[in-house]
Amino acid sequence: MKTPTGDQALIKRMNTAIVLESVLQGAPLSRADISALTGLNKATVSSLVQDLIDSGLVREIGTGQSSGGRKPVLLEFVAESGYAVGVDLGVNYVRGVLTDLRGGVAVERTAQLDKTSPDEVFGILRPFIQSLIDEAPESAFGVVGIGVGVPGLVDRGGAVLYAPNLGWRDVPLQDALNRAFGIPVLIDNEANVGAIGERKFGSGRGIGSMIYVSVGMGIGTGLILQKELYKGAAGFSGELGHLSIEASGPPCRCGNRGCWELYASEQALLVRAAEAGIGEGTLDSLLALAERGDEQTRALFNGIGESLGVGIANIVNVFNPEAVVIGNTMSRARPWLEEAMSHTTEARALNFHLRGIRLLFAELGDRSAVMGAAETAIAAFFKRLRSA
Amino acid sequence: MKTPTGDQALIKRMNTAIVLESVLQGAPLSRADISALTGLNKATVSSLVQDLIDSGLVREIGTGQSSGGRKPVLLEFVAESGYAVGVDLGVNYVRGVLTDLRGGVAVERTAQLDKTSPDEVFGILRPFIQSLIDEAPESAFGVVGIGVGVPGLVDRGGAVLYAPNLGWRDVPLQDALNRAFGIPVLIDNEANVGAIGERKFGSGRGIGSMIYVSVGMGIGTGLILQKELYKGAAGFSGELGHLSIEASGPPCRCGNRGCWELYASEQALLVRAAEAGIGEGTLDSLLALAERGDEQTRALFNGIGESLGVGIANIVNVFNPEAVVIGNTMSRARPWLEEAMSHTTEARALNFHLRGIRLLFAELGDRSAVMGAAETAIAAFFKRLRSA
DNA sequence: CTTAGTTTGTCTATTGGCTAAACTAAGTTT
DNA sequence: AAACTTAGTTTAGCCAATAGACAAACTAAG
Repeated sequence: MKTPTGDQALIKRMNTAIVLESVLQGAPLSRADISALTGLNKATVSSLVQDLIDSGLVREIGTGQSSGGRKPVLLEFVAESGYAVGVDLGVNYVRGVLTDLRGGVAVERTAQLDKTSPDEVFGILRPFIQSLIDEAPESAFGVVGIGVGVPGLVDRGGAVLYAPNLGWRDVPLQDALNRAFGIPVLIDNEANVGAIGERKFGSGRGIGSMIYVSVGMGIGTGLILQKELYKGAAGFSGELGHLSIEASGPPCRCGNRGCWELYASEQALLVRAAEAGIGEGTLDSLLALAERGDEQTRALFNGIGESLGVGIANIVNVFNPEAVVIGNTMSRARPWLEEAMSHTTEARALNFHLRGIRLLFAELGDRSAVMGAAETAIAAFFKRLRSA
Repeated sequence: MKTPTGDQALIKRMNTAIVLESVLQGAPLSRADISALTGLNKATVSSLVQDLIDSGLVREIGTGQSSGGRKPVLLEFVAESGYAVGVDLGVNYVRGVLTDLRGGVAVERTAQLDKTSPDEVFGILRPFIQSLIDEAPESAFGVVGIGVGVPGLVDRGGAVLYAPNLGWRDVPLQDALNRAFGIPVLIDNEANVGAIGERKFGSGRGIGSMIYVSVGMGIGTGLILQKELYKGAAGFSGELGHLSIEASGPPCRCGNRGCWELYASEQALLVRAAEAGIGEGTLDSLLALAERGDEQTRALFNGIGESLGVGIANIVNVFNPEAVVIGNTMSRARPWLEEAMSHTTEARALNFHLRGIRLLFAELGDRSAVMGAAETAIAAFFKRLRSA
C-alpha cells in the first residue's frame, strides 16, 4: 500500500497549493478574492497566504480599488523567487535559457556544437550551463533545477538510451549533470519538452490534450493527454515518426517499412528536391524558392503537406485530441504546407473526431524545446513544494 | 477553481478508501495487518473499519492464527453487499450478467436480437435488464448500477452518436435506461468495456498500460493508459481500426484509405476466403478447416496474423504499452494467428519498445465486454462511495 | 498451573488544520 | 456624521489522526 495516508499536513499542503495556484492564475488578487474563488474560509486563506509570503513565493503589491468598503490588499506571485535553466541540446547546437519561475526569460544563449561524443558534449555543456547559473540574481530559492531536451530516447532515470544523430548509446546524462551541479536535473526527449513548451507558453496554452509533432530531419512527437505528458510503460512513447503509413513502403532505418517520417519530414523534402534538381539541399533555399513563387517547389511542399495530413489523420483518429501542433524547423514552411495538410486531414480523419479540432503551428518556433525544458524544471520544483 | 479544497472530511474519505482497498486486495486480514500495511494508526484503522462494518461493506469472519499473542479478528469485503448489471449489446445478441461487487457472476443470460431499431432494441433491453435486477438478492446497497457496452461511438453523456452496424444515430441510451430504472447507467463503446473487462478479470490483470484490440467484423480498441481508460477530448478516442496502414490502399467506408480493419478483421478474413473459394463464409467453418490442417486456410489466417502484426507494431511504437490484448471473435483463431502476428510485430516495432512487452489473447473470450460493463458500474459505485 | 511476554484491539488525551462568528480596520454612500 | 460595505484578523470550537496507555486474549517457559 504505497498510497500516502491522509493527515492534517496533507490538507495544508493541498490547500496551500490551491492558494498558490490561484495567485499564479489570477495575477493581482486579494485574500478575499482567493477565498471567494476557492471556497476556503477567509481565515484559512489569510493564514496560508502568510506562510507563502514568509517563504518568499508571494508578495503584497499595494491596495486595489474599493467596491464600497475597505480596500483589498493585492497579492502577486514572486516570479523572481527562483530561477530555472532550460537546455535544448541539438545535433549541432546548444541553446539555453535562464528563466524565472513564471518562465520569463532572463538570459538566452546559443553555442555551436561541432563534436558530438558524450565527453566532448559534456565538456561544452558544463561551462555553458554554469554560465547561465552564474547569471541568476539572488533569490529565495536560487536555481531550482535544470531541464534538458535531447534528440533521442531517454529512460526514466534520465539516461540517453539511444540518440542516433549524436551517435550516443546509454549515456547517463542526468547523473553526470546532477553530480556536476548538485541541483535537480531532468532529461527528456526533444519532442516531449517541445510539447511542454508549446502547451505552457505557445500555441497550445491551456489545452488539455494536444499532440506536438516535431517535424525536423525526422519526426518526433510529444503526447499531452489529460493535461499530462504521456510516457509509455518504459518511459518512451510517442514515436509517431515511425508510425507506418505504407505497410509495403520502403524500409526505414528503424526496421519497419513506410514510416511517416520517410514521407513528411524535412529529410523527405530534401530528398525529393534533390531528385527533382531543385534548390541547394537546404530548407532555406527551398523556402526562398517557394517565396519567389516557384511552382515546382510549391508542389513539393504541397506533397509534404499531404503526407503530414495522412499522419495527422491517424493521430486524430487514435487520440481524438483538442489540437495538433506542428513544430520544429518545418513549421517555418507553414504557408506552403497548411492548406494541403488541413485538406488531407479533413478528408481522411473520422468526422466525429474532427469536431472542434485545431491544427496549429508552433508559436515559439525553434524555442519550443528550450522553453519546455525550463518549464520541466519549474514544474518539478512546484511538485516538490507541494509534497514537502 | 473547481479543485475540491481539503478538509477533515476529505481525509476521512481518503483513509476510509485506503482501508477498504486493503481489505479488497488483501482478502482475510486483521485490523493490525491493515495498520501495518497502510501506516495508519491502529486506533484510526479500528474506527474506520467500524464505519465500514456499519455500512455493510466489511464483516468479521472469525479469528485467525495467533503468532504468540491475542488472536487477530479477520476481516473480509462483503462482495454481496451490492450487485451490478453488465450488458453487452451486440449487433444480433444481448448478453447480460448480474455480478456482486467483486465481479462474481450471479446470473448470466443471453438473448437474440433480430430487430435493431432503437425502439425495438429498447423494448427488448428493458425487460432483459429488469429480469437481471429482479434476481438480485437482498443486499445493503441493492443494484448499484448498470453498465452497457455498445458497438459504436458514445459521447460523454452516454448517447450513442453513431453505431453503423445497428443503424443508430444520436440515441440517448443512457437517459432512457436511467429513466427506466432510476439507478446510475453507464454506456461505453464495446472495445472500451472489453478493455476494462480484460484488465480487471482477464489476461490484463494488474497491468498499468494496455491496449485492448477487439477484432471482430471490424477492429475497435480500448486504451488503458496509466491504469485509466483513455478517452479523447470529445470522449471517443482509440479508433485504431481506422488507423491507415496503407496510405494509398483501398478506400474505407470511413473516408480514409487503407485502414487497418480492411486487412486484419474477421471481415477481411471472410472476404479473402470468399475470393479464394474457401469455407462457407463463416469464421467457424474456417476455424474447422484450419483445425483439420488445411494449408490454404492456414495461410489465410497467417496473412491476417501478419496484418495484425503491422498494426500492433504501430501501436507499440505509439504507446509503448506493457501489453497488447487481442480480443473478440478473432481471438478464437489464436493458434493460427499468433506466430505470424508476433513475428511481424517484432520485425517492425522499435527495439526499445519491445522490451518486456506482452502480446496476449483475451482470457474472457466473448465475455470481455459484459464483464467490463459490469465492472464499469461497480467502479462508478466505489467512486461515489469515495466522494460522499 | 503459574508467570512472563506478545499481540490485538480499544480508550484517552493531545495536536493541528479548518471554520463560523465576532471583531477590527478602512473604506463608501447618503 | 451616521449607516452601510468590504477586507482581513482573532477567537473559540470541531473533528480526524496520533501516541501511548490499557484491557483482552493468547503462547510458552518454568
